[in-house]
Amino acid sequence: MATMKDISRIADVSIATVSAVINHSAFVSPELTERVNNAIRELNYRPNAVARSLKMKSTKTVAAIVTDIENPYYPAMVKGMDDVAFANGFSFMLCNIANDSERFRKYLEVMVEKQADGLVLANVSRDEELALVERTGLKYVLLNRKPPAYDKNYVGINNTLTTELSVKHLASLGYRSIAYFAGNLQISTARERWEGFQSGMHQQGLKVDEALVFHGNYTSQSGYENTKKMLAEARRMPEVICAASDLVAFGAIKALRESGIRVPEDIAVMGNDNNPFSENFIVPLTTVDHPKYEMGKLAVELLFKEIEGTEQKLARQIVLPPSLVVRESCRWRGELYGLNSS
Amino acid sequence: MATMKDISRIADVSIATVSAVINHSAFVSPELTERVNNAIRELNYRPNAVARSLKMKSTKTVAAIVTDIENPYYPAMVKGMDDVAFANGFSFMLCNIANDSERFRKYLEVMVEKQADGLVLANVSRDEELALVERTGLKYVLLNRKPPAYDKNYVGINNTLTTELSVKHLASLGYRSIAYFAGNLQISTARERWEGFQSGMHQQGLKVDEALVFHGNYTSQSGYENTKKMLAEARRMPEVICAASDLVAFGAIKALRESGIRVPEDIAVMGNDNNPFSENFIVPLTTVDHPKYEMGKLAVELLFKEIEGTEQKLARQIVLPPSLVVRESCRWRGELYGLNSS
DNA sequence: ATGAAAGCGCTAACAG
DNA sequence: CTGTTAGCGCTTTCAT
Repeated sequence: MATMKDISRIADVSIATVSAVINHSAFVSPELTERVNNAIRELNYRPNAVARSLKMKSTKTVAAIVTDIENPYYPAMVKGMDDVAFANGFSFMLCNIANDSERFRKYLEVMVEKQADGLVLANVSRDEELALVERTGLKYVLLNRKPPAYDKNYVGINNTLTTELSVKHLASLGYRSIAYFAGNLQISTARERWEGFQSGMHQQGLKVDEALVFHGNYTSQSGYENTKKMLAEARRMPEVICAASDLVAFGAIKALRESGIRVPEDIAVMGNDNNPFSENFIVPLTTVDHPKYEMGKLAVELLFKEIEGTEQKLARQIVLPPSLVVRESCRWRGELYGLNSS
Repeated sequence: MATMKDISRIADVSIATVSAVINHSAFVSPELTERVNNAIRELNYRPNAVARSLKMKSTKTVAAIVTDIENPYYPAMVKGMDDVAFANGFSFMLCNIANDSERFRKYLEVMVEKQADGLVLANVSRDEELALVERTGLKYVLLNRKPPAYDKNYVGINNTLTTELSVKHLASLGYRSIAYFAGNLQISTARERWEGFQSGMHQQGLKVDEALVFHGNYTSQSGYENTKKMLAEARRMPEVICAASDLVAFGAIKALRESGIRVPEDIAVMGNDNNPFSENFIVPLTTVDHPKYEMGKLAVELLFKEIEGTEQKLARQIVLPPSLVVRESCRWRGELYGLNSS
């Protein structure tokens, strides 16, 4: 690889002049500029960003830490992040921790060694995780998840509202007996959705039936298994299952259908997050949309403000609103009013 | 950030000694080792990988260039790549070109400036693209797509076989009138699948009906539109649509159902690639599985061999086999034998 | 066994 | 306007 020294030799100018024409950092006479550019072309020269980074103390690189890129929730977010990183001349490192906390620590370490300019973390729900992040000394913003009392840079959606919205919609369709399939409550979004479900029920004057709440995680397998469990153990069946995520809803619908139970005729199902396939699922899923691409985009934009440090030192939290998406897995059942209500 | 110099000062040893204990690159007496390690702990020191990279001429970083991370074909591949990169102590940069050829050029440029140790390219189908890659001088391996006569490092699957397998399966179910919805023939995989369809038809003694082949791309929109077109224009309807990708099949099924045509009863549909949602699509899709995770994994493994240069200079091509996945979108129709055949 | 010093490729004073 | 030079933080001879 050619270096600036090579260029300066070929163009017969000083190395500082080469730097100046490349970075437009100082005025250089047309003649010299020309000679330098010719040499650059001749040698197919490209500046070495590693050397520049060392000097500048900035790598023009941001990293995203994500739990599982195979989860359909993330690709849109990642795209949003990469798009704005690219638009700002930054490179984008992807760290897929695959639900391995050891790997998370390791990635943090690598990112400080590699001198990433900033981090977007889509996996921190607990204070211990946050402490690890703080310890790196890197700039960062939290995406989607966050520890309970966290009040610094964050972008996410109003998860509490997602389930409140869901319950409200279900109530408006005439459903009264609503089961809830929760996510892993270690995860902040799962906690918030669960709280939203409860407050939503309360707002609608409905009672949450403990026998109809099932704990699990965001996977379709969890939805599947909890449905099987419900079918086997519950004394009374709900009119509708409100799932913590679309994947959970998928699993639930699958299990229901295997048992010959029709959706939504016998039991309806409501999702949460509007995964790209919900629209075309076996039964198109009524759910709540999360602006995933936007979230990723805003997270990196916020990170850049943080990096530039130009922004007021006040930390910013951006909480986007969810929106209801009505499809076919839940249907008007006004005609059954009063039938199943105690 | 603390540097080696700081450590050497605190530990009262030379900077070379610090380097030696950190890299275990030379014997250092227990006493000094101890002092150095204490200083490291005390200052929470982490080596600066940028400086090291400059000296070592290796960044321990690989990059993947991908057309569209939102396409469900890629997340599994990306995961495979990241997993082996991580396992080998490399960082992983993701470059999502979003079908923008200008962005592709730009990413290549950035990667040479950033001194990536290697590239995995999941988007090159044409010689002109390959030429751009070659010009970077970086080590690379092609993934999934490749230019016609390319014979160097590559990992992909036997695309021709995917459609031959499909046709064979369809023929065995009694289908004789088969429509083909092709991908963008600029893309190598689309070309190969299309060739496989033709040879498959030939092998089964079937004739490809030009009026029933539609050109498009790998998106569900393409499948949707071509189906509408077929429904509007084709003189005779096929018994089954063989789609170039699962997304295309999704679009086709959607259009068919909108027109009140039942799948598979009236017209069957066959996919290609086994996208994660095919199993639970409105009608579970019969398709051909591609080992995506494995492909990504092998690509980076091959890249590492290339980087180490230890491998024989013979370029290696790894072509994985596809496998049939029978679900519900195509069904035995022996009873109709001879009915629609000319 | 340990340290001094050169240099990776670049930027940015500072001189002239 | 252009060139000289001193580092950025690290690795690695080469002495001692």
